[in-house]
Parts: sequence; C-alpha cells; structure tokens
Amino acid sequence: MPAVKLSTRLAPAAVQEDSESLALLAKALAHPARLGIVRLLHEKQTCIGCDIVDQIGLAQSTTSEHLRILKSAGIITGEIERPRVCYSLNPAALEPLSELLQEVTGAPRARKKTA
Amino acid sequence: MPAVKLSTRLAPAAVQEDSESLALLAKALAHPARLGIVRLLHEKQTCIGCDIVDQIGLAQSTTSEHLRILKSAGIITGEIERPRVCYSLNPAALEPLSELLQEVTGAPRARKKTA
DNA sequence: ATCGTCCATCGTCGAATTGCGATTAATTGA
DNA sequence: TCAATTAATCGCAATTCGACGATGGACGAT
Repeated sequence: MPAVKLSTRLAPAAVQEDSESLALLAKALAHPARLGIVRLLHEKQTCIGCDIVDQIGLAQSTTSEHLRILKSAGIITGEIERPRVCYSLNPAALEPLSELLQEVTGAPRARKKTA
Repeated sequence: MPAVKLSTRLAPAAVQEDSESLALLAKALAHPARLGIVRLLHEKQTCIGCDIVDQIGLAQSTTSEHLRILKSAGIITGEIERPRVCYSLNPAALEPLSELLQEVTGAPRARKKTA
C-alpha cells in the first residue's frame, strides 16, 4: 500500500514519522543561501555549474556545503559533466512540504471528507 | 510600490531579503515537534492549552520553547486566558513560503503571468 | 608534464539549537 | 491562606550549524 495518506486523519505514529521527514525538508530550506540556490535553479531551469558560487556570494567551500545539504535532502541533483557539475532542481522532493502548507494555508478548516 | 512581487523576476536585492525572511519561516518549521504543533493546531482549530505538551511528548519547558519559536515567527498566536494560554494557527504567515513551494513544484517553468 | 579550473572534503572556530530540570509567576480552588 | 495548575524563564549540557581557508582530486589546455 502507498504507505502514507497525506492530508486527512493520519494515525499518530504516521504523523510523527511524517513530521520528521518534513522537518528534514524544511531544515534543508531553512537558510537564505539554500533558498537562493533553489530559486536560482528554478529560474534558470538549465543546470548551472560554478556560477552558483558567484550568485550566492559565499566562499566556494561554503556554497559546496549548501549544495551538499540540498542534494542530500533530494531537493537538487548534481550531474557530473567533467570539469564541472550541473545542478538541477528536483521539484518532486518538495511536494510533501508544499502540500502540507497548501492544506494549512488553503483550508481554514480541514474537512473530514472520508471519516 | 507593493514591496515584493513574488514569483517572477525580482531584483537581486529583493530576492536576497525575501530569501532571508522565507528562511526564517522554514527554520521555524524545521523541527518535528514544531511541525507537530502546527498540524495539531490545524486539526483542532480551536485553540489548545497545555494539551500540546501531552501530544508532543517533550518536557513542558521544551515545548514552551518550541511554541515561543513558532510565535516569534508569526506562525501561531497565543492568547492568554489565565491559568492557561490558547494557541491558534495563523495560516497567513505561512503563505509566502507556501507560494514559493507551489511555484517551484507546480510549474516546471515560471510563466510570467502578470509581468 | 605542468598549469589552471572546478569541485568536494577536512579541520576549525564561534554561534545557535535542542533538551532538560528547577525556579518563578499568575490564578483557581479548597 | 495554602496547595495545585499552567506557562514562561533561567541556567546548563550536548549537539549541530555556518563559515572559512587549505588541501586534494579530476580533468582540459598548453
């Protein structure tokens, strides 16, 4: 079965697990530089190499670390293209968090549709 | 002018400012306990008092700290109702982040709708 | 072969987070 | 008045984060 059934009436254990993974997602976004990277990749859909370092304005090593964090959260992917690396956004990874926020901001009251 | 015009083609300075405030929002959500609180308040729209401590399963002082963080991010509000405090969600605060995520997850390429 | 470019990783530092128990404050109830 | 309830706050550890420079590895070009 599809494991989790977001949005309405989850078992408490599932909620907790889910909160954990969503928190990891949120944490990966919880830094201006990383949000900047996400936006950059969203604009220039085409993957970018080291230009990110320029755009972000932090040291190369620092930027690389932020990229690593985003990558390990699944939010971006890095394709090696030998001297450089092409990063692109993986929007699907952000969907669970996006859905939660939509539900919270969108519906003033959660409709118990099935239960 | 209306300050920020989310979604398409922001001036670099505005982007940076915006990323900063969005990062604060994401950071406030970047913890399982805090996400749990948000969900709890979303379900039981009616404000809750100390029951949050029970639900979250952390010490009272710890939970209080998480509530403080959410409050200072504007995500929840606490109305004193003397011996206890009634917390409620403030969905509007989450909208900017929700919008960004919708744009990123929803559209493979940002359509310049207004501009 | 040597240089330059691009990127990841390491070590380090200070700062921030997370968690807890203990304490304090404000009220309600006995 | 005295105890119980509810929250916030104060230390205090342990851990994690953020940033940087330095280093090293993998090419491409000269």
